[in-house]
Amino acid sequence: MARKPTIYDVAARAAVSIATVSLSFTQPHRVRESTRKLVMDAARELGYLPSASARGLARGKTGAIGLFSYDYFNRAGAGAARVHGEADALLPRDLFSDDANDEFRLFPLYHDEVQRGVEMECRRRGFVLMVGEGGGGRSEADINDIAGRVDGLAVFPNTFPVEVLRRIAERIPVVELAEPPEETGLNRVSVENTEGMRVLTNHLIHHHGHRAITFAGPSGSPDREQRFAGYVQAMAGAGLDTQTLPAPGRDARGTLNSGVNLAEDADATIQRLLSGAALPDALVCSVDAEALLFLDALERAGVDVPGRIAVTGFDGLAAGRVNRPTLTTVRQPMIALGRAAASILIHQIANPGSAPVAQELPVELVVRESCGCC
Amino acid sequence: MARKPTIYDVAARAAVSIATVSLSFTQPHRVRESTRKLVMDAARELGYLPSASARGLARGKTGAIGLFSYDYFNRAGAGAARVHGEADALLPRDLFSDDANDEFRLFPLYHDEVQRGVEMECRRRGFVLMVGEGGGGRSEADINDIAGRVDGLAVFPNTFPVEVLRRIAERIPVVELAEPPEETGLNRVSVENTEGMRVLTNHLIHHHGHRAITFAGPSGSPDREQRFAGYVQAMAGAGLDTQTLPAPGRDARGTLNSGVNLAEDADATIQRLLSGAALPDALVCSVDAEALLFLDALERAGVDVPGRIAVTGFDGLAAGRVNRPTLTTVRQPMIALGRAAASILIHQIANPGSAPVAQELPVELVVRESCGCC
DNA sequence: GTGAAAGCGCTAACAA
DNA sequence: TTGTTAGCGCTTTCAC
Repeated sequence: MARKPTIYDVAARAAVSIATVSLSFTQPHRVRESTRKLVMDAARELGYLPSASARGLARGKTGAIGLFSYDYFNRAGAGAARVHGEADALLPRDLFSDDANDEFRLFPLYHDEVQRGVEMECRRRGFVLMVGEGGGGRSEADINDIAGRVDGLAVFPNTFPVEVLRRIAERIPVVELAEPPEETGLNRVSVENTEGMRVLTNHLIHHHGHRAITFAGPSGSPDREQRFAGYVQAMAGAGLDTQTLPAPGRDARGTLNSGVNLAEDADATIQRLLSGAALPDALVCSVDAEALLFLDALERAGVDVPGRIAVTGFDGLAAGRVNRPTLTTVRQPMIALGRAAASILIHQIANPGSAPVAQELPVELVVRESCGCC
Repeated sequence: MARKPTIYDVAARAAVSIATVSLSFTQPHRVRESTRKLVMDAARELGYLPSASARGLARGKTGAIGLFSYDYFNRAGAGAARVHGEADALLPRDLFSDDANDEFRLFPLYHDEVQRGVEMECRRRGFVLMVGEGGGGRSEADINDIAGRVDGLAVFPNTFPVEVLRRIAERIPVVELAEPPEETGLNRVSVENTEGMRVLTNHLIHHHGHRAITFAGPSGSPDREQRFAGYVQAMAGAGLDTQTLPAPGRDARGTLNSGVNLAEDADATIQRLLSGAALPDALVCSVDAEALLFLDALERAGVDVPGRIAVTGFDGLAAGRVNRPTLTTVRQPMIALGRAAASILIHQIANPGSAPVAQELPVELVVRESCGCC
């Protein structure tokens, strides 16, 4: 690995100026065919790669977009110790510990899908993607580090306070993912959470005739609260009482309770439910991953789904399709969400100063086994 | 969004030199408490973020690591048209088309897990991650673009020919993921594919007494071929004949057949199997995702698993755990794989010129329902 | 403990 | 069509 060849080395070897080398790469048509070939050959022989840093400095933009998400590993309490553990060794006994918490691994799926959408759009538009995670104990420097490297930044909820984002938004466009489309001065993309949950709840009420419908996980994020609102609307519309349950791993206020075993917590909740007066007709969960946990817990408890109780989710994770029973849910266009975010950023990068955008994408009711259909 | 404040603006506001500003950020202890506070306040008031480009240029490194994967979307034929479609509109009717191919969505899980491992390690060691995808029709410029932005590059298989990677490796450390640990001059991390599949096959032979065991998806990637080798070894050891089947969406030579519906293809394969003389005792698949597809196809065909035929996978995807029947598989430490790759890169970035590393991680047999255990 | 000044590798006027 | 040259914003000696 010798010294990295620079534009000067290429220029020297091709016996042209550095400007010509630069042009050959950035605007090939502006340089004569023969000299361009000369340059390209020299570059190839030298193994020249343009330095993105130098390019970025000179151009004033990096050509990269950032995607910042919260640190689900730390937050869920899994692997947190190891993350700050010793530096180098990868001990054999550690190998599977990250993989072990299977229930937990269902959660990142949402992020992955959204990220894929961002990736798709970036690629289509000639940007690269830089990913980072933080929040939950990390300092502002983490997000600033990423912010300093990109031309635009997309941020998942629950990462940093809006003031921090707003400060960044003074320099580069920022879009918040999955936040309600309110006027905060920041770009936002979200999905029709309220509407979706209303439709789902109405399906349970009117198609299945359920009356006692309990909602799990009403708080902890804007998504959850919007969905809860949709549930409340539907119940109110039918003159029914609402009932809530905390989500696995969270307390009644929605705060994540790091360190608890999600499956055990779901078991405990189900036991509490079973020891009550009567099982509700349906359990409406604010996210698929939690619905899947409850489904498992119900199976362990010997409760038939949807026979004795219906269970529904929200998200449309692939896992809900392979689960038995298959999960009735509301599918949100996760990839489209990511693409929309990237698209907004790229637009604003090209048109600085344009007004903040708030986009809300539609959702889709997916009726499967767990509600009693099919 | 005014002009981005630079180090000069901060220096001016704090009435110090730019050197002091720089020091305050990079080596706070080297500057007097009071002046540092002065600087930090000025920076905060101005909303100053150091430019990564300038920093990278001055330091000669970017502090970023790249992860390059192939374009699974294009390859699988899903969404390919849209990727090159019109630029801006995100039409309503398009919203769910990316999400629609659910079977397909099981595949990326492997990537996501590995990426998570890379992320974890990067974060722990103070690097950021840049992701890119390419291969399959993309030009060398794509990977070079990423390579020019990072200090080290991890690459998934089937992306670019080894010559391309080797050229990049002359400038920055490169590690190939999931390639056999042969001597190619490049760093490599992989898992014990052969060993793992041998153990799994032996479990079917000796624990379950199966004799007619068919292997699905023997070729198409080094991983597959190593796993097939393990199967062959176990069968030979027991004096049994081998039998193969193409994987869904692939031809007999393992080449991906873009555009075919994976579920339909699995159905067709199962029908062919059913119309044969006798169903094999077991179907050993080279990856979980395909085992899940076959499981679905078998259910649609009314064939009981594991009653009439056992099915196994390889990878340890979360999806295999929620599937019914749950999937017997070999779990590979995907997160550890990613971490190991990042770890190697970071080590070589700090110690340029160190000899290439070939690391092979152990796997773990996971016995569940689909083989007849439990 | 702080400042002055020389680059880092590239782009983009502007000249030629 | 090609070359000259001035930055881009930061780090890093080397003086002070």
